[in-house]
Amino acid sequence: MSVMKDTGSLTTIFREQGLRVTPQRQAIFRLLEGDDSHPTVESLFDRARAHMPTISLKTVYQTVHDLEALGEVRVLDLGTGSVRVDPNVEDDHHHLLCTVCGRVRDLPVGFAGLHVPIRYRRDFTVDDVQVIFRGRCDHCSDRT
Amino acid sequence: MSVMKDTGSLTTIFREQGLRVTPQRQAIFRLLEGDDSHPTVESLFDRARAHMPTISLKTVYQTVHDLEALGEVRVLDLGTGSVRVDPNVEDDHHHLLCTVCGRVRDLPVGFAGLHVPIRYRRDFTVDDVQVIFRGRCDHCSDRT
DNA sequence: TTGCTTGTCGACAAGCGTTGTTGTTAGTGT
DNA sequence: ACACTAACAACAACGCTTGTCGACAAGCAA
Repeated sequence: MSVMKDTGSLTTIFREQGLRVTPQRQAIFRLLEGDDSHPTVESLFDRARAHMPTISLKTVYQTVHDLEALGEVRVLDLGTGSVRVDPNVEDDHHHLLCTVCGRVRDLPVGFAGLHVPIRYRRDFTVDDVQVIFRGRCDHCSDRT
Repeated sequence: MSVMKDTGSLTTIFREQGLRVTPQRQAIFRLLEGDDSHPTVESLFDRARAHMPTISLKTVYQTVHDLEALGEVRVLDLGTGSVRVDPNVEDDHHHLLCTVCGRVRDLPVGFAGLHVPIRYRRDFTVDDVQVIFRGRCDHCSDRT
C-alpha cells in the first residue's frame, strides 16, 4: 500500500510550481510521509507544533490545500466535522469509518459493481465516487 | 419512488413518542412531504418563514433531528458545507451530487457489488454505506 | 554576498453552519 | 379548564475554516 512521496520529492515539486519550501512546510511533509491515519488538520497542527511551537493552524491548512492542488494528497470530508488528509492518492480505495472512535481505514477495492445505470448517467457526468462504510472497529464494538 | 409519510401520520407518530405537534412542526412536515430536492436546513427555514415569519432556525434543526431519530428522514453530509434532509428512507439509494450547482439526485440502486472483502470485514462491523457520485449535471456541463 | 522581489508567515478576527441557554409560550392528557 | 412540561424565539456561543495584513524570509540575479 503506497503512501506518499518523500519530503525531497515534494520539495522539488513545490519549487517547480513556484511555491516556496519553508521549514513549516517541510515539517508537514515529514508528518504526512508514511502516515496512513487520515489525520485531521488540527492533529497535524498539534504534532507540528510539538517541534515548532510558533507554526500557525492557517499555515497547515494552506500547505494541505497546496498539496491537494498538486494532487499529492486528497482532502476528505467524511462528515465527522473536520476534514481529513489522505496521503494515499495512488490506489483507488474506499474508507471504513468507525463512528465511535473516528478512526479511518483504507479499503483497497476497485469500483467494480459501482456503475451508474445508463439511464441515470445520461444527463450526469460522474467525475468521482466516494464510498464511506460506517460502522465499528472491533476495539469499539467490544466495549458497549 | 416513495417519499415521505403524510403530515397526519407524522402527527400521530410524534404524539405516540410523547413529542408535541406544534404549528411550526406541522409546517415543516408539509414542506418535506413530496420534496425530493434534498433541501438544506437553511432552505427549509427560508420556506417555512415565508408563511410563518417568527419561526426560528433552531426549531427547524430540532424538528429535523427529531424526524431523524424516528427514522422518518435521513440527514446527509455530502461535504457541501451544510447537511441535507433526505425524506426518502424507504428505498436504498446512492446520491448524484452536482459539484457546480449542488443539486442532489437519488440513484435507486442496490448495494450489489459493494461488498467488503472478508479479510477487511473481519475486525469491522459495517452499519451503513454511503455512496456519493460527484460530477456535473448536464445543465452545468453545458455552460463551461 | 548583496539587495530586490514576491510569496509565505503568524496573529488576529471574521465567516459559516450548527448548537447551547433561557425565560416564556403553548400543546397535551386529565 | 387545569396543570404539567415540552417546545418556542431570541440570543449568544461553539468548532472548523478562511480572510486580512504587516513583517519576514526564500529565491534569484548580479
